[in-house]
Amino acid sequence: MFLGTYTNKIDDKNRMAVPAKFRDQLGGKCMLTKGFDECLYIYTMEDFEKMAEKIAALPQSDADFREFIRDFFGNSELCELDGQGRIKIPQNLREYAHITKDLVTTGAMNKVEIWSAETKADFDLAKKMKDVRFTDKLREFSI
Amino acid sequence: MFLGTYTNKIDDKNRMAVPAKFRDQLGGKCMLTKGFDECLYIYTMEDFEKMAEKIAALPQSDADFREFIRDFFGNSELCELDGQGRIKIPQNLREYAHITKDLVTTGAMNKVEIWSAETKADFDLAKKMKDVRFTDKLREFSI
DNA sequence: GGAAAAGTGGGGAAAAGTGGGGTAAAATCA
DNA sequence: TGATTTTACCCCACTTTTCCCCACTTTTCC
Repeated sequence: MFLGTYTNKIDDKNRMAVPAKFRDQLGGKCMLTKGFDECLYIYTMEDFEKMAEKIAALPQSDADFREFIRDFFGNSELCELDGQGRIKIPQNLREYAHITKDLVTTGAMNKVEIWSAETKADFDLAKKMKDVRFTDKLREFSI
Repeated sequence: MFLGTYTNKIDDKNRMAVPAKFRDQLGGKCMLTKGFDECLYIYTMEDFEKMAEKIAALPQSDADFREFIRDFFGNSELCELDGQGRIKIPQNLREYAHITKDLVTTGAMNKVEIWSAETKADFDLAKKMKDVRFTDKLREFSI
């Protein structure tokens, strides 16, 4: 289970250090994909394959699905962690997530989300505006 | 069952001593999460996992659920107690709960609440103002 | 009052994060 | 095809953070 929030930077060689807490679960490599909400997802190999199977099984007869499938696989990348536990983020994914320098990395159960710090800040601000709905939701699942 | 109220401090290394009365029930580690009302919750591993399972089952296709999942897991942390029975409180959670120095820790049945002393004092003051209405509410629940 | 437990503070080694050099591989272009 | 530039990747080095351990103070309880 991926948990917690971390801040980190991408360097001039487009490398990002995967938070140490996440590395053991990934085991030296991971799948980097385009996420919803203008962020990137890191999946374990195993979870990516599960996801990929589900997506590949969508009906090809539907144009929307065809586009989604194309988009998903076209923006997925197998990343191997280097000696320092870093991955390289390719250009197409950097552009999608508006990644330039400062990042926020956050665990979200079965995946890790990578955000541009600015994008995340904007997103959080927007969330604040509708917090009432959100806390209602939390109440449903609280023990 | 977690009971009682304790005062304690967070040190320069962002460590807080878990009240000794709570340690046995936690068994060396606990889950620290964002709570309601600008405080933090400590859950036992077991209770947290129950919640996590429910939340993880929510559909990712719903934007509100994605936000909720991100907020919940991104603001949860597995904390291991050190030799002195302390846990480290990460930055994101300290900020959320306005934690700087003085804390109030209070047992709340199946969870422990951690408050900034100032926030708790403000909250208690506010509660005083509406205490009459509050007991009216309780009446609905036969308390 | 005294011993044990709890709470608090801090030193120091180890780990994590970050930056950059150098070489090999790949891509580009004439 | 060969020369040049760009990119990738393996290291090394430095800084910052984390965490384990020890020590002292305060509180609790007999």
